[in-house]
Amino acid sequence: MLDKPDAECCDYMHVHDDIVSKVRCEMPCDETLYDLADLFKVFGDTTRIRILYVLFESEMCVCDIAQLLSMTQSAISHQLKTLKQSKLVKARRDGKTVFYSLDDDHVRDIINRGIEHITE
Amino acid sequence: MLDKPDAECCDYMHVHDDIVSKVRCEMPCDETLYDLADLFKVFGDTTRIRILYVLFESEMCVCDIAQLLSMTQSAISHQLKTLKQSKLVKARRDGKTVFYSLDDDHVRDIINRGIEHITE
DNA sequence: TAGCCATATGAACAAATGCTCATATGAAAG
DNA sequence: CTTTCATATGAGCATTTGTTCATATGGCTA
Repeated sequence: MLDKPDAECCDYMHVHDDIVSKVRCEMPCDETLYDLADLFKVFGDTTRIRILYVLFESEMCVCDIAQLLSMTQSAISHQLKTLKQSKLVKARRDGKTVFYSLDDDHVRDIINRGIEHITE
Repeated sequence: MLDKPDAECCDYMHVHDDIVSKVRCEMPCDETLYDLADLFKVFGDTTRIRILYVLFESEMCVCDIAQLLSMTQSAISHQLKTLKQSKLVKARRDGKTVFYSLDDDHVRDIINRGIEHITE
């Protein structure tokens, strides 16, 4: 048996150490990658995508969105909270009504890139 | 009491019917939105994001990735399957080894947009 | 202040998801 | 053909997540 100091998974005999160490250097820190996954997680739900798409056209209040998507006011409100925490939408209060709109153009960009990918 | 024909959520007295019907017209079909959410769902996991980032630099075999991310070969293999199904990575077999790489540049684009958003 | 209305929120439950473990496949070497 | 090694995969389990239901908050208006 050969001595294999780092043999947790396979025996790693074939590993390209140069590439592995180069990649290891260029990887963003774990926190960034975690935040990134968290961001995409927000896009990864049909309800939230539909909400974002609804807001492509104009700002809208919670009740409007609920009606458009045929969903509960509560469900929409919960999801809007998630979207707001990720800075994908922002809120503006007008009396009793709260109007939501897209926070910036990153949202459009990201969604459009996604569309490109699935329709290619 | 007034007659309110479409009062499932709130009473919708305030709904801007013009905007609502305009948005309703411009919405992509449900299937597209479903596929879109499914795509982003794939990006929405730390392990998969890390795998994709690893592949930014060069193609790599399953075992290399497992070592780099300090994870099980099985876990990586399961996730690579997901990534392949979404056409985010592609595989090339060389003997016993399978090398994975990014499928196209949409992946980079989408991830870079995400990075922009979280680091603004 | 009281009542109403739009929105927000907490708890609970069902469904989806990621990892582990054991095992199967498939290719190369003996 | 048998063994070995890299990868793939199915079942099971624990965690996460989205919705519902009931209720709370906060701003108008009478």
